[in-house]
This record gives sequence, C-alpha cells and structure tokens, in this order.
Amino acid sequence: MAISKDLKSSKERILTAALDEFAERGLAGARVDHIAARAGINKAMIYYHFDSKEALYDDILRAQLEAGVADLTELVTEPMTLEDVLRTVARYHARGLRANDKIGRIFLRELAAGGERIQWITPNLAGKEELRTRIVGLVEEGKLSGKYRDIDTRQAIISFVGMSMFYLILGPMVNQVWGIEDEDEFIEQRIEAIVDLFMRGLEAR
Amino acid sequence: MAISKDLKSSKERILTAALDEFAERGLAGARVDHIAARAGINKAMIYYHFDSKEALYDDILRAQLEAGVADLTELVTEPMTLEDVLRTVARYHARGLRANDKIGRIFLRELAAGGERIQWITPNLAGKEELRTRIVGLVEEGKLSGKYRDIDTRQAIISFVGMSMFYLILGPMVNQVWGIEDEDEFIEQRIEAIVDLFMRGLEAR
DNA sequence: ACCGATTATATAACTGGTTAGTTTAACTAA
DNA sequence: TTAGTTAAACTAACCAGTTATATAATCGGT
Repeated sequence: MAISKDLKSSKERILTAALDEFAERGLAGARVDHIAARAGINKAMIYYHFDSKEALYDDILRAQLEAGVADLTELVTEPMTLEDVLRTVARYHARGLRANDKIGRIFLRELAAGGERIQWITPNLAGKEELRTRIVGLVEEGKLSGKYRDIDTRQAIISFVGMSMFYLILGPMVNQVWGIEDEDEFIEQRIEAIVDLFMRGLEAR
Repeated sequence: MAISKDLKSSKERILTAALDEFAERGLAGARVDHIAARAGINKAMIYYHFDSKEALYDDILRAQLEAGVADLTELVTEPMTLEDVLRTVARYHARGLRANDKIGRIFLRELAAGGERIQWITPNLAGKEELRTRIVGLVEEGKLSGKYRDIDTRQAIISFVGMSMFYLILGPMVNQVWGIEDEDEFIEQRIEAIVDLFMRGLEAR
C-alpha cells in the first residue's frame, strides 16, 4: 500500500495538524485524537515524536514566534526612512499575519492566560530588540533635527504598534461592526491610513 | 447553625467564582468543581441555578459586556468636543478595564475562537452604535468646517480605538518589553499621548 | 395562629462518557 | 538491525452532570 511517502513526513504532518487544532480550540480544548485524525496518522505516533500534548504545543509556539520575528526583521534590513520602516511593519501585520492567522489566535489565548508561557519559551527573541531600537533611533533623530515634535517616543511607538496590530487582533469584529465588504481593499487602505495618521501626528508644523 | 446569611447569596458567589475561573482558564479549561470550591458551595448548587457550564459562561459574558457598554455610554452623555469624547474613551479603556481585567481576558479568548459567541449573545449592544455614530459625526463635522483634514473617517476611528485598546489587551507584554515600572503614571501619560497624536494627525495645518 | 404544600438551599455519593497517555504486536524500508 | 509506522485495545484519571436526601424558609388557606 502506502501511496508513496505522502509528501510530508509524519512529524511535519503532526505539527501542521496540531497548529490548526490549537488555533481553533486552544491548548485545553484541543484533543490529541483530533490532531491524529487531522494528520492522518495514529495517535501513538504523536507520543513517539513528542513527550506530551503540552510539549507539542510549546514546540509549535516557539517555532512560530521565532519564525515571525525573523520574517519581520529580515524585511527591514536595508537603510530606510522612518515612514518606510513603519509601512513595512504595518504591512507585515496587516497582510502577513492575516494570511496565516493561526499563530495570532494562539497568541491571543496566551495573552489571556497571562503571557507567562511565551516569556518562558522565548525569553528574548533574537531581532525583536534590534527592530525596536532602530525605530526609537529614527524617531529620536527626527526630533533632534526639528523635523518631528518633541513627543514621548515610547508612547508614540506603542500607539503605532497598537494601530497596526489592532486589525490583526480584532479583524473579524471590526468587519462586522463597520460592515466591511472588500477586505483586501480595506487592508491596503488601512496600511496607508495608519502611516499617514502617525507621521502627520509626529511631524512638526 | 448557619453563621448567618454569609454576605452574598449562593448565586452571586457562583457568578463571581465562575468569572475568576473562566478568566484564568477559559471555558474549556475551567472546571465546575473548581468553581464550586472557589464559591464555597456544593457543585449541585451550580446546576440548581444554571443549566450547564456553558449557560453559566454565557450568562456571565452577556452581563459583563452589557455592563461595560452601559458604563462607557453613560460617561459621554453631555455634549462634548471630539477631543473630550476620545479622552473619555481612552481613559475608560486604560483605567476602567485594567482595574477589572477579567472580562478582558475572557474577551480575548472569544476573539481567538472567532468571536461568534459574542455576536450570538449580544447581537446589538444597546448604546454601542450610538457612541460610534456620535464620534463619526464629530469627525465629519470638523472635516466640513475645514478644521480637520480630509481623511478616511472610518480608518481614523479604527486607528484610535486600536491605540486605545492596545494597552488593555497587551498591557503585561508592553510592560515587559519596555521595562515599565510605574504603571499608574504610564497609563496617565498613555491617555494623553493617544489623544495628542490622534488630534494632531487629524488637524489641518 | 396553624397546617400543608411548595420552593429554595444544601450535601455526598454516584454515573457514564471522555481523554491523555500506554502497550502490544506486527509490518516496512533503509 | 534500527528507526519509523500502523491498528487496536487498554487504563487510569478526569469531569460534566445527576440523584437521593434533608432542612429551612415561604405562603395560601382556614
């Protein structure tokens, strides 16, 4: 039998199936039998590759977070203006994570639980610090040159990230409340609206 | 016996205990036995007052959402400028919901699950629409009079709500990433920073 | 005031389905 | 020979919901 190697290894199949199951139901709501069925393998294989349901979950969470931060930092390597960096971040949040919202949903539940697991798994994600200090630097520079107003840099950046991540987090709800039909168009407008509002709010007159 | 009426009725005790349990563990992770223990009553009493664990959860969710929206709409009854309305909303998000973050945590998990339950429970929260149309009206008015720029009103308001709710949602993570010590002071600064950035970004030069 | 009936409150023990994790025994491909 | 894989049955704990039972409060009728 065996229609060949079936494309992906069983371990990979378990990982993708588990990502789906955890995104839909959360750690407590996920069922190991469901994961096995989704992956099209026997449950015993899960315990052959992973110690426990929790260990599987932690593996996935770590891998996804690391990949996410790596993707984003890679996008902002060359020298860029503040506006371009922010547009890149906004685009990443709006487009990239919407295309794969699974980690977003898992992330939300972790936050609801207190975020301790995330801090335990990834004490310091490589690249996260780097990107932040880079944005801080660009804002401070503009302030010194008189191009930007003398605002609280930290608060401003948190505001930007908030605007940028909000749709990622509350997308479905926003669509319903505001009756949004063409989501793709809305997202493109959203990216520009965020950057425009922020830069305008920052610039000295 | 009975050391008296024991302050709160058993139903009220169940409701507060369940709110705690659901906030900490979510619907799937919550245990009816834990709720009973926290409330200091017998498990059967839960099924005397409520049909099921889910029904109890739905009751709590509905009551909390209704109370939240009612609180907020009450705060913005009198005629106010856009800036004052926004400051009220920001203050409400930053202070009010932080003082009782339980419903926020439950809300996050609902969003992660797709938000369908919230829409089912509260198809149209009284007052929610009212507040939104009021803010839209104030922005449109300012645009017509030339006080504000000709931006996309919808996008701008979503941006504002994003900035405002972000700290509510990601508070603990923000504190860790930015190393915030004095949280109370930070929150007060946050409210002003949000309103300032938004108004400045909106105003015509 | 008194009676019976209903209602609210409470408990401990139980039931039956569910679920994470295991075991056994066989099979395949490198 | 070893690492990977499968199916199926098993177990031990867990957990939502029930039942049997009991006591106190409430109330309508007389």
